[in-house]
Amino acid sequence: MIEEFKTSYRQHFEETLINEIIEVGIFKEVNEGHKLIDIGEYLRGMPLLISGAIKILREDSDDGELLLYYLERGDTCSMTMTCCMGNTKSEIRAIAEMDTKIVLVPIQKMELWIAKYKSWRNFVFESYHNRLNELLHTLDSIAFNAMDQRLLDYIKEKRRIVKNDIIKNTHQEIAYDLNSSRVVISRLLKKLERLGHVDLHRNYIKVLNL
Amino acid sequence: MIEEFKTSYRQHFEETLINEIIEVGIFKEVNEGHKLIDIGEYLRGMPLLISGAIKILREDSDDGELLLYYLERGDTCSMTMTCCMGNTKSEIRAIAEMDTKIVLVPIQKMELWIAKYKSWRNFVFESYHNRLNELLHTLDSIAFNAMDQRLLDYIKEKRRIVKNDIIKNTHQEIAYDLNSSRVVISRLLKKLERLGHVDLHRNYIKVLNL
DNA sequence: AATAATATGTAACCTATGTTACTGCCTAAG
DNA sequence: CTTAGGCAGTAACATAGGTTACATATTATT
Repeated sequence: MIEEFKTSYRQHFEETLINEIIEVGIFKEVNEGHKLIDIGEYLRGMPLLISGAIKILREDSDDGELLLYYLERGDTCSMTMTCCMGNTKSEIRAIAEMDTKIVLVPIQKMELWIAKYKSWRNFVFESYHNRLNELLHTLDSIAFNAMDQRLLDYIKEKRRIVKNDIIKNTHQEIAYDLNSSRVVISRLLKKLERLGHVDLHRNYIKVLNL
Repeated sequence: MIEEFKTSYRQHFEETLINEIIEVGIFKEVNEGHKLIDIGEYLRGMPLLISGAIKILREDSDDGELLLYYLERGDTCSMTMTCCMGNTKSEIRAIAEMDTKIVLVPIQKMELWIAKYKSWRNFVFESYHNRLNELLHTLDSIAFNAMDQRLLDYIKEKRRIVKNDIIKNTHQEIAYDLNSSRVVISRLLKKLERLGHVDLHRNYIKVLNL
């Protein structure tokens, strides 16, 4: 796993920082569906993704839930950073979308390295930049697009993440991610099928052309 | 204006940093309605707010527009920072909500100060933290609340910003900020009036109790 | 094999929100 | 004063999306 980390982050960090991370970081492998953090919890450390993907969700006070974005190899969670530094509770939920390898960096090191390593500083800022933009695009999607377009975007993004034209999701699961209802998603998926964009099956969807 | 800046940022920055900012910063006063930056433009510098308020808007490819949040005294625009450092175009539009005083910090200094001043570093991170959370709450509002609740929140927030129970807006303007239509806003405002929450007038709304 | 649990398809209906159209009113410009 | 343009009120209607209900198909459990 350490070797995998090295190849993933070689382009981001200098040798000495890589070694420091290996020294103090906690390497971890989590299975698909594992909840890494929930809303209201405090954080143990800052996760750097080595492989796999993590989905970041936002939850309503009542029942609603909404997929914000995915984290992938080379990403880290800006929310985590802000939470760590302010020592506040998590505003989001993080769930492994597939089997995923991460390394957890202790909170204290974060700040220290920002002063010490230019590459770390850039990494942290770039990460903020990416997350902010992803959040903006999620917001765009909700504010300006109708559900059919959002569903299309969801399918495209999911395909990109799993790197496969087979999307293993029930309609209910998709409905949760889009904060909609099962019936609505079924309806729209059927429309997409009639248009020749997907093939629908029990428990999975085959993407044809979008 | 320099004195006003000093008092506003004394709690954030150490003396030497304050002096550096005064030395290299460009002090500016902009009038209500002035557009500081538009989508697709490149940035001249990083603005620190001394007084007043700036509203940050997101725009659709077609016609839609959406208020994201306000910047106030002591705030800065994280979007600006990320844009500056990545040298990318602005993703948002910024318009002075009232007469507003700012100081523009040159881009090059930003990175330099991050290594040099701990207080600047904290300020930048705190700013990211705040903006990310504000964006999250805006997203919540759109994803989970109906228009009547969003309108209420809008009125509350606006009252907080202008520090006055008189809100000088036409229904059309509110509709733009909420990415809705004038008729819908008129309808909902009328409902709020019937419930005794506001008094409606031409060109302004008086807030009673919310 | 029989039964239970889960996933999907579909119809019928409701409501919030958007759209169009028209009204009267206020106010600024002439 | 007169008039034109901007603002607000309201009705009538269209539609997307949420809800309820039920049928059917697939898979898991006994």
